[in-house]
Amino acid sequence: MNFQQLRIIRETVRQNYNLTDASAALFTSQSGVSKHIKDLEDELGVQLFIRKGKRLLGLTEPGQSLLGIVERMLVDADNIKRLADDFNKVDEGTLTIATTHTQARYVLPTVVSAFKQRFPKVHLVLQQASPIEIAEMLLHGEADIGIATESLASEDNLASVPFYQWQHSIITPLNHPLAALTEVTLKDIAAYPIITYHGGFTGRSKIDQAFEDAALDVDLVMSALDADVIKTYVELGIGVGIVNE
DNA sequence: TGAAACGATCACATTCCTGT
DNA sequence: ACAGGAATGTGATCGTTTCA
Repeated sequence: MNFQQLRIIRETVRQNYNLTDASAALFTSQSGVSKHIKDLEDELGVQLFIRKGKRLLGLTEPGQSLLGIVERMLVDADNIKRLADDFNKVDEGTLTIATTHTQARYVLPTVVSAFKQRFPKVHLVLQQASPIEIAEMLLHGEADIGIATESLASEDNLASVPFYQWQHSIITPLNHPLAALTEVTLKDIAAYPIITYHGGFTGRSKIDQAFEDAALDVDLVMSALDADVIKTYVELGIGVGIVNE
């Protein structure tokens, strides 16, 4: 068993079980890829791939179990390389942060600015993605840090720490009936069409949960990724906006 | 049904490691 | 430094599958 075999297993799955594509992605030959898979299967004594004739259709049960371990081993191998780099070049290198549009636009600018002042030689890469994609990028070692409001904490193979908390606010035109109230309840809000974030983004699940807990049906007329976009449509009178402060 | 795509296998070449 | 062997990779080719 060697790392090349493990890389081939991972790449074959990523390339939808096409060995030709997997070999191209790894800059090696199709015959070599085929041989490595067979060698590993022979060594382990189990079939890792479901075959129909000469086609690979998917992973067998042991193959699926193995894939999780392979992913972790390859990420750890990359981490070992980075660890060495970190010690060799304390304040150099690249830091890749996977984050959502909202975090990148409203939260990270001050953090990034402070970071660049402290570590001017570090090249920062901001990768915008959905929370689910961020989790995938972290698991595949494509990002060093992920920042998002959803999904990450529920992923078993990722360690998450609270960064900050924010509150949800409603936004309405000045002449809207809700604007005249001194206290606004969920029931008051649910009486109007709602505009808020896309599912899976920016605390949307918390918003849904709050209305669900209150047994209130919501007329969600629009969703968007960006608070500015939500504000624009609130100004047009499309609905009441729920955004982060 | 035939062409194209694909995986498996074989023979051979190259690289690397080990013992002398 | 050198020889021998193991490991690894490649190209050619064949058989199978897919699809128009």
